[in-house]
Amino acid sequence: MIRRTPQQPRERGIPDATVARLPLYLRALNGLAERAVATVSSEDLAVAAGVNSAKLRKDLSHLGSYGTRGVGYDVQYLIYQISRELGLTQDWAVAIVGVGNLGRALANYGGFVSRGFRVAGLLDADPEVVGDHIAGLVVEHSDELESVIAKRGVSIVVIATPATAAQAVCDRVIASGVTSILNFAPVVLTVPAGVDVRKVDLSIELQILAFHEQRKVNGGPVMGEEWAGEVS
Amino acid sequence: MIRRTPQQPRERGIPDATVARLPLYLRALNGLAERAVATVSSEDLAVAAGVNSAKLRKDLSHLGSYGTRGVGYDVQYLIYQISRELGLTQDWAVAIVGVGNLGRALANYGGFVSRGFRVAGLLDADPEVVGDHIAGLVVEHSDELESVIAKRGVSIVVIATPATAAQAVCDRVIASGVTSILNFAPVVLTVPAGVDVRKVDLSIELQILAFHEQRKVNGGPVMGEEWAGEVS
DNA sequence: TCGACTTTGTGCATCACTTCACAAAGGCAC
DNA sequence: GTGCCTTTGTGAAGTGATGCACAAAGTCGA
Repeated sequence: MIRRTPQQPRERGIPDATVARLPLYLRALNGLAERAVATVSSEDLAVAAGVNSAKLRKDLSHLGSYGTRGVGYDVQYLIYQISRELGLTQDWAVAIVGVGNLGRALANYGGFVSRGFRVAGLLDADPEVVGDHIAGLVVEHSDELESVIAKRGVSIVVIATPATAAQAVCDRVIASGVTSILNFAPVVLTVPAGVDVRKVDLSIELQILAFHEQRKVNGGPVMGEEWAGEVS
Repeated sequence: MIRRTPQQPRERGIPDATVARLPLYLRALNGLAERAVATVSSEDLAVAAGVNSAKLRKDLSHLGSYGTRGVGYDVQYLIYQISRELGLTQDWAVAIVGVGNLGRALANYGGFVSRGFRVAGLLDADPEVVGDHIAGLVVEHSDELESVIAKRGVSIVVIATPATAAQAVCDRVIASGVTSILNFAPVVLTVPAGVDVRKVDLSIELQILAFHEQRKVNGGPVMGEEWAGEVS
């Protein structure tokens, strides 16, 4: 989580909520571009991205005035502008630590390697896995973590290790100067200020779904059951 | 996204933001329980879950008054209450559609099957994959989707298919009565009201990280480059 | 050139969530 | 009991996001 002092109005203020939606717009735009659509209105793009058109216009207005009134947005131009804003016009070297089922899936995930990102290293602590060829790379031993980061200019690390190893890996990559981490391990990582951690947690998503599903089925938590545990 | 009419104050109002954090608290509490901690203060639990203690207290207050002033919260009791609220005291049958790299990873993911969830079906359209044994289940053909959902009481479906197949799968599971979907495919699913879709998108998370990383490296988007594309 | 039409960009009201700060509530020692 | 200490639960203020509604700005046909 990035913390800003509330006084200074953010170096070039794009709200977090907007940033989180830009990739969505970008994907919708790429879909339009594939179908050779030249321009798109905020209304149409909003539908494609699954948001409200007023919100979309406000979001885009944070980047600048890239639309033409009465016409809409030029698809290619907007793709370029959003890509640039998101930093996808440059190449980011990504290392994936933990080559279990999930790590493998990530390494092979097409959209992952798409624009802007390049898997530059796969690391695992298990000697059994080290040496495997996955997605065109050879899995290296976790001991090499620091040197891989340094030598290949890795700036984003994906942690796909078991929960128990995650914090240690996290500490090491931060010590190596990495400040952007995507964490798949089900733990809350402790990091110094200035380091960005984003978390993807499959079981949390399922639990949120279960909550809503329960509401739909019987209007709320199961009642009538009494607490059977001991209370100190 | 669940929509409520703003008039009625929500059947039993727990804010979405709170629901999204309950699984986090639950995990932190389970960690404490493993270490045989009997009671915990909001401050300590907040640190373990990585949130502000005032927020944690307000979140928990939405469930009821389960704390004891001057003491804190009974760990076991709170685990029970949160589990019940999230609907984890009952068993949810989950089907995973799409058994590629990601689907396999999900099927094997331990925390996935943990409390409350049971993988009751694995389906894929590829005859090459059908019949494979994964995580103790046999992969079935997608044609069986409706019958698997009906026969095994599946109430939550995980879509891990390619983007192109996702909407069709989505339509079919909804037609079968499923109203909770966890979508890993990089598309915006169109669903009727009353259906809950949660989305996990790996490339979006990476793009958000890239945005912040770019800010850190050079204080903003790359400047000086001029737009080289044609503008209609 | 003009007028009708379309669509953007944004001021403003509203809503939701967060955080502060403190009174109320309970435990515990004596 | 009584009084002190700790910690909860919550009113109230603050912050940020959302969505409406419309003026401004542009296109296009005649």
